[in-house]
Amino acid sequence: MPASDRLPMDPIAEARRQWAAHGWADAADGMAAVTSLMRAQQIALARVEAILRRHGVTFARYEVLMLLYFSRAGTLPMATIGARLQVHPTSVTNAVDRLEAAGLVRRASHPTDRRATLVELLDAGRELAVKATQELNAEVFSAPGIPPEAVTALVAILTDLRRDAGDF
Amino acid sequence: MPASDRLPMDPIAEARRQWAAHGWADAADGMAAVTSLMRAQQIALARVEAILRRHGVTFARYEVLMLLYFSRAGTLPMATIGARLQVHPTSVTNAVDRLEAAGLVRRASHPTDRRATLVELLDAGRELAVKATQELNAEVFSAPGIPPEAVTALVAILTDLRRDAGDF
DNA sequence: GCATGATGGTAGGACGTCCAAATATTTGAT
DNA sequence: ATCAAATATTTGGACGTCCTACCATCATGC
Repeated sequence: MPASDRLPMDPIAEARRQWAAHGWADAADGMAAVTSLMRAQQIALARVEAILRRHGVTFARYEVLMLLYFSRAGTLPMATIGARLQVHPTSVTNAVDRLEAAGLVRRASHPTDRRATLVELLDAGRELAVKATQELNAEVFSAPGIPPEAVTALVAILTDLRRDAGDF
Repeated sequence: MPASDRLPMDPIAEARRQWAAHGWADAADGMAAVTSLMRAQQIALARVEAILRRHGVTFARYEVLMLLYFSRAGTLPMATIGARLQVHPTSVTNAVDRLEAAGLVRRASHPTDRRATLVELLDAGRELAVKATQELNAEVFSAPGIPPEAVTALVAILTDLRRDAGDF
């Protein structure tokens, strides 16, 4: 991270050049896009988690808390959480296990479907959600490090990509 | 992935709406950008790994192979690999362990620096790199699922982001 | 020279993600 | 009414990532 171990060249631009040099020019942009996406996600996640670490949660768990926070009753079935966050059911189980151990949510039985498990946001979880969001907003989301019009363009492009992939 | 479990609404657009409704409008775009980045990376990685799985490697290991493939001597020190791929040294150790176990690379001692370890691309690794790249190019990189101008714009934005984060 | 600090690599552990498989319950079709 | 298929969740395992800590070796300054 420190400026000291900055690379002299953009490694992805370098890979793009190699792709073209090996006769794969028509795939070079796509390769650069996918690789950039990987690295950008890593950077964004690191920034977010640096702040969430103060509160003892990860981004995955924070997302669960916010989903519950926005829900009318502060309660959602496991399956709904997985669908909205677009993650595997086992990832939800994992996150809820840890949130429950931290006293931020609790599991409850579903009133009508005995297969389902409800996750309920507890007061401590609600407080953490608000506080963490204020910090994330101030330190990351309001100042993402790229110009506002680039943020808008980025979201638009990625929304197309997600729609195309069948997310919604 | 199947169209059947498509959500009726874009969950990130929904979160954005909630952000605005809770008085966090100035951070809503940044939140949407970060969240989109997470999901887009997941989608892109899944596509790539679906193809690489045929060859028994992951994207992380494929990246190591390609770096060696592009190197003049087919050999690079561990530290150089970590720097170019922008990952932690332990991630390189992990990847090289598995590539070595699969007979795709081998570790060799550095001629002048006895602390360093060289990673050498073996013939099997070189063949896998070429074959996997041809498939990736044909099935993913040449057809990323978004228009060419969007790919260019995406790479430009993420390059700024990476530069701003101190990558190069 | 020689000590101090920097650099290169690995071990062990935490975490999130996915997959395959298992169990429980509900739905639907005959 | 019954039985097969679909749905909801969990368990166990693989993998990549990071972090902290540790050891070996190199480089620098005095």
